[in-house]
Amino acid sequence: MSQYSALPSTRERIVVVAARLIQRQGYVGTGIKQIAQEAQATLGSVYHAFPGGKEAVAVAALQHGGKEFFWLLKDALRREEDPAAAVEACAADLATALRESGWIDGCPVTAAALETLGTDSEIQRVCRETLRGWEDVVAEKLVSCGFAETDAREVATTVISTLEGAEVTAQVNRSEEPLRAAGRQLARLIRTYQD
Amino acid sequence: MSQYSALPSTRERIVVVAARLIQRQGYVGTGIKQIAQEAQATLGSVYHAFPGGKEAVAVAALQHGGKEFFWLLKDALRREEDPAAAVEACAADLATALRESGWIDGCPVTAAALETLGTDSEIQRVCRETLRGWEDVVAEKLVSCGFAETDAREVATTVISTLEGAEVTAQVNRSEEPLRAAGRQLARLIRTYQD
DNA sequence: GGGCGACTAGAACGAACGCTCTATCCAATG
DNA sequence: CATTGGATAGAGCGTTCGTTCTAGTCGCCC
Repeated sequence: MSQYSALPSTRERIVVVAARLIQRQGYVGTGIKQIAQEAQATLGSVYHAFPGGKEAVAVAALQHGGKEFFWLLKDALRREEDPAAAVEACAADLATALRESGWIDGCPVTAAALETLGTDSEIQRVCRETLRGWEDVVAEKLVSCGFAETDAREVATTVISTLEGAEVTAQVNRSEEPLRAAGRQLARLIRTYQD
Repeated sequence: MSQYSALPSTRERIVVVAARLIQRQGYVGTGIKQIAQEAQATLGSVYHAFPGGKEAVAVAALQHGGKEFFWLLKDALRREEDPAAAVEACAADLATALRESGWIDGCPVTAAALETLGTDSEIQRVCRETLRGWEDVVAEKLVSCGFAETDAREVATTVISTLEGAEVTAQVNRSEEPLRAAGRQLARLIRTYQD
């Protein structure tokens, strides 16, 4: 039962592998059998750990990926005191991580969200909540820096949208520049609220 | 041979249908047989018009969708003289179109781009060129409004990234607000270059 | 020691995938 | 009229998909 054992449980291995695969290949493009193989688990184990099948695996994987991204944001925001510099640091961290992954590990939820748009899948709900969580952590930072609640909310939404879009642009162009540029422009935008 | 006949050719029907389906379901999630059926063509006709198979259909479809989006941008940018208002108008037009489609017709290339990231598919190239074309039309507008070349380029990249990301956010939340907010913030950003 | 839950192993299901193939239709051309 | 070639029609290829199933192995706790 211990979640804190040295070796990750089968379920944890499945979630981690699934998160990375979905991030890279999308929900539709990732097969259950591929997840099982790369997680060093058998197909039976996957269905044992996730009776809900592929969708249940994806939900857990998206939550996991979303949390990772959340902590990356939180860490960068805490590192820099000035909100403009903090958001620019977020963009820089994303750019570095993206380059180091060979431009394939982008936003963990965008692909899955887009692929399941027409459906009323649970996946949609998870993506929505995950995005909302990211906005919250940015908005929180802005408020703590003296932003009005409504300003903070609107700017935070824009910051997340911009980072998301810039990440895609950076991936397609295999270049850090779109993310760096977005970071600089977001910083400039945020400073207009400070003077 | 005439591309200008009143009735769209089989090839044109296939391209239009494929563009919409890929936009909604992604590249992997859209089957050749589904394209054929919805385009009122047979499977044989699809492979006759596109000997390159699914990837060739997708390339033509993405180019088509990219051009549509291009004209939407161009039209909004021409309608408003002030660059800040023009970009905000782009966001507003996207928001309206998105709502009218039931939140499913988003960016025509994002999904396909993300799904084929690992590969060296022709699809990647088309997505990259399409994104670049959108940035160019925004940069052109900014330059014509007195922006320095380097400023225009960086702001244009950010504008497209932000619109892209805000569109995804709007789709996931089934709300115009993320796009409206992005439009307002982009307008604010652009005005910082004018004073 | 007995029971039980976690996990392994792999066969098999129906359905859908991208794609190839043959055959037929029909309008235009010689 | 005969021929040609684009378009249509659909059967069928091999493969993979998500899922279910049975059977067996292992370690842990009452």
